[in-house]
Amino acid sequence: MEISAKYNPAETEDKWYSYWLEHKLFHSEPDGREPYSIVIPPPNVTGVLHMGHMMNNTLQDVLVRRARMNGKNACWVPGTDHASIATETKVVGRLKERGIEKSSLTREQFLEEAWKWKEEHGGIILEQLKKLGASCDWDRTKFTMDAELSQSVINTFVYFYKKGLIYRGVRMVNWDPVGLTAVSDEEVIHKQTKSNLFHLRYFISENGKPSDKYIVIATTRPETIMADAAVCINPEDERYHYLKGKKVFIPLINKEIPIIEDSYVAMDFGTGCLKVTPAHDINDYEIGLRHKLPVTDIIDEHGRLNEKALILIGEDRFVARKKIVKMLEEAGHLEKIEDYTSPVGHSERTNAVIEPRLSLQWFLKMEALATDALKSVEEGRVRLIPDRFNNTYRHWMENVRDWCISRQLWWGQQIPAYYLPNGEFVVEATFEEAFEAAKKIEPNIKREELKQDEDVLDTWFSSWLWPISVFDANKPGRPDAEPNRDLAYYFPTNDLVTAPDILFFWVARMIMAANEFMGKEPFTNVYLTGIVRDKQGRKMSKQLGNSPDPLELIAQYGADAVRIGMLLCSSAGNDIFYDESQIEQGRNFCNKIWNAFRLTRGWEVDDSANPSEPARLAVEWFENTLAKSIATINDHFSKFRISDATMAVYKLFWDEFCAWYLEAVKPVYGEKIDRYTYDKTISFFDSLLKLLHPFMPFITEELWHQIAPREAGQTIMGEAMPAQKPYSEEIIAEFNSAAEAVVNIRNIRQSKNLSPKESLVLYVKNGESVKMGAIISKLSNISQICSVEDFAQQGNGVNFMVGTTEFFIPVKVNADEERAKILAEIERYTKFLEGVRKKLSNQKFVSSAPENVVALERKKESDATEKLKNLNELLQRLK
RNA sequence: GGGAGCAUAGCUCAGUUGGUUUAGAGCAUCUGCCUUACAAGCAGAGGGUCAUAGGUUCGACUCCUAUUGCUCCCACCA
Repeated sequence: MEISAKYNPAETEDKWYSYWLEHKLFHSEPDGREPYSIVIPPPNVTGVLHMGHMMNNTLQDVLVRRARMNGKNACWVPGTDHASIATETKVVGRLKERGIEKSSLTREQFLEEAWKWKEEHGGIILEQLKKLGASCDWDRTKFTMDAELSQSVINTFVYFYKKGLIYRGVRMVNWDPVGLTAVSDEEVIHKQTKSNLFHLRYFISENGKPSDKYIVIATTRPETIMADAAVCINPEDERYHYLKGKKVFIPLINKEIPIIEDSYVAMDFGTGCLKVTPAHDINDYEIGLRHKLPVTDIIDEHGRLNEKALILIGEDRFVARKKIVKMLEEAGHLEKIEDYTSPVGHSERTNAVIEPRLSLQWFLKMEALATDALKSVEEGRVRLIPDRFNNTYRHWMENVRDWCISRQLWWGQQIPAYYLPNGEFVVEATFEEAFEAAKKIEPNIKREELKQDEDVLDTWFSSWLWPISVFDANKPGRPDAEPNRDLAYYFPTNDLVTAPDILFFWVARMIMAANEFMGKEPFTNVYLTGIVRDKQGRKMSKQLGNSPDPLELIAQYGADAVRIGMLLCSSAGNDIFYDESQIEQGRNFCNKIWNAFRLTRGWEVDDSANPSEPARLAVEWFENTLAKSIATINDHFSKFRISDATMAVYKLFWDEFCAWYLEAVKPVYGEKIDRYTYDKTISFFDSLLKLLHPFMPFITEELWHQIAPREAGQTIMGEAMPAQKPYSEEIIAEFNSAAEAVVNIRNIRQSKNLSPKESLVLYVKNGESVKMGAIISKLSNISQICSVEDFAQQGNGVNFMVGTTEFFIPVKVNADEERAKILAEIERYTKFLEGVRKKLSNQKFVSSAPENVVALERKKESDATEKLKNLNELLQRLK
């Protein structure tokens, strides 16, 4: 049967994925084997696969498949994250398209819509992962808002509250006026933004009335002047000593405010006078606390001025800014406007400019948790790869602030705090328990009088439990509970593969939660991948439209090709510059494997024939080189050098196996292959497919089934990875010398226009042994290798050396050209020898360098001397 | 403003406690080949003052200092 010269992934991928699922090959249950577990970084439930996911999940799949073949009970737990703010924003948007405002719905109605959206779109991303070949245990798929996982979040909240680590307080938070929620410090992105520095005149009060004297303050936010509580100067600032104890008037609204002194004010910035607006700036808020200033909040949740602003009521903050500048100018309060660029906080999710806003929020005290989590890394129980992230990690852990865990959203776990009519509250896991607790405070309370907090918890407050809750949702919040069978077996997980930008959001917090509830770290190795960027170095993003659709790539090139393409260019922690040519390379590699198979498949076996000499030698060599490569690959994996491991397998297959081995054992056209060589070749192919399988699961499964008969239900996944074996460096070196001779001969053929079909005689100096001559003969079409006393008798020809062995091919040459070449060689070696001799004549070098280094230099000296001698003889002959 | 990291071939990167003949790989490039597994291929070749300047050392791509350029993280100078 004719097989296509091109590998067609579409024909195999779905077939094998179904096969794996059908035979439940990804499913894991605790047993007597050593466990190997990974929890997936749960993607946003309504998200779609992007290149970063491809990278990330390919790496995880490589690790999991390899562990499985290494005899571990491998379990990769998939799942999705409810991503409260992102999902809620999407749902709100979808409702808006249908003309429905969120505010017109009750909480229950909204959640119903959200769940509908989740059912429709949730899990698309998991289906996409299947296309990639991800060997997740789908029976264990979890969602951070599954009932039992939500319960574990609530239990955790109650636990920390009762432990005194969760508190409620008025704080200046980062308010997202579009998402209408507080966001954590980590969710604020500071961008350099062009704005203006407005210099405003505040008239000084005399007897309670504005005088004609004024001071100038500089501000970027003139729309907040109505909320000013004071003007502040540095007590050291002699320019303003005359202002001490005086008062000034806020322009436009003519409100009298005091001048206060605080060393926070920089004398050399702006005018040295700072307007203090406690409600709308975090620093001003702190100054306000120190000086007991009143707080006037003039901006509402949408970022509009409220009635307390007295003017421009209802205007958006940015519109108000333009208008008030005009009003100030008209009223003679505007001194000047300067261009100014400063960092402005933007919401990571909605990109709205963050408004510092005072509000009542829930916080988790972080200090103790962070101290322990820092130890986990510093004492080596968690290893970050690459380890340079240790510094970043430490910095964050040492400067951690309390975590604002409440969000003014509906999509998420509702905070289990229940308010009594008198304003007191109780925190309990269920309404019933809360009601009982409330009765102890207010014995006559009615059920309907007890109101649950409206807010939900930050998404990370559920995802930090992930490595525990996916196995046993009862455990978080209950450090004393017995872990169930799964948790006891799979926890702690082994490796975590994630992006460095969530090292703090997620990784650090998972360590904290696990330390608290499990008494140990949730994983041993954290492999931090790079961020996938386009060729111009831009982050892949939907907005830029520079992210290719991974599914289209898979359709076009095949999943194996995409995986290889990603792996080849991924070194840990370094950004990945995506280029489609990498995937083409992956596709070409699939094709190469496919064609190697086609070759072996076409062979007819002769059971009575003996192996040819080159075949025998090639088998012997490949056995050794395979063993050596396995050792190299294992070493790369132990250091998480996944791209190096990929490259090692790639070269082993393409260069060693195809370019050298198969060429050496290939029978002459029309002839059969002997049984021994054939069986060996198939067994090598089998080993190679196993080594390749973690990287390219589909083509390897397909070919593994084709190279030998298999029984139903059999899979390459269930096979043991080829084991590391001792190997002979000597045999490898001998083959390499033969290969070097082959390259030289091919080179001579090309430069002298000799057809590869024309066989040649190869001469070697008497007394020099040629190892693996049969390989040389076969691969460079040499009819005979002759030992001779002197090449001069053979007439014209070209010399070459492998090591110090001299070879000669008789061929017509241009004597001048040859001489020039030889002279160049002589010059090169002479210089080299000079350098070596200089080194060796240096007493200090000889006495202080280690013995082997000196010995090496002496060997260099003698080898180069020998080469020069040969070259000079050759030159003589040409004269 | 503080911190971290990077700088090696046209591109993407290795270079594992300073010594392994003349610094490696993949891709790309160039040359010759449609050689019955594969042109998505085969066979060859070229290409680097290891960012710059000093220093330590018998010896530096590797260690130190400074400079330049880039990246990321953190941060309250209005």
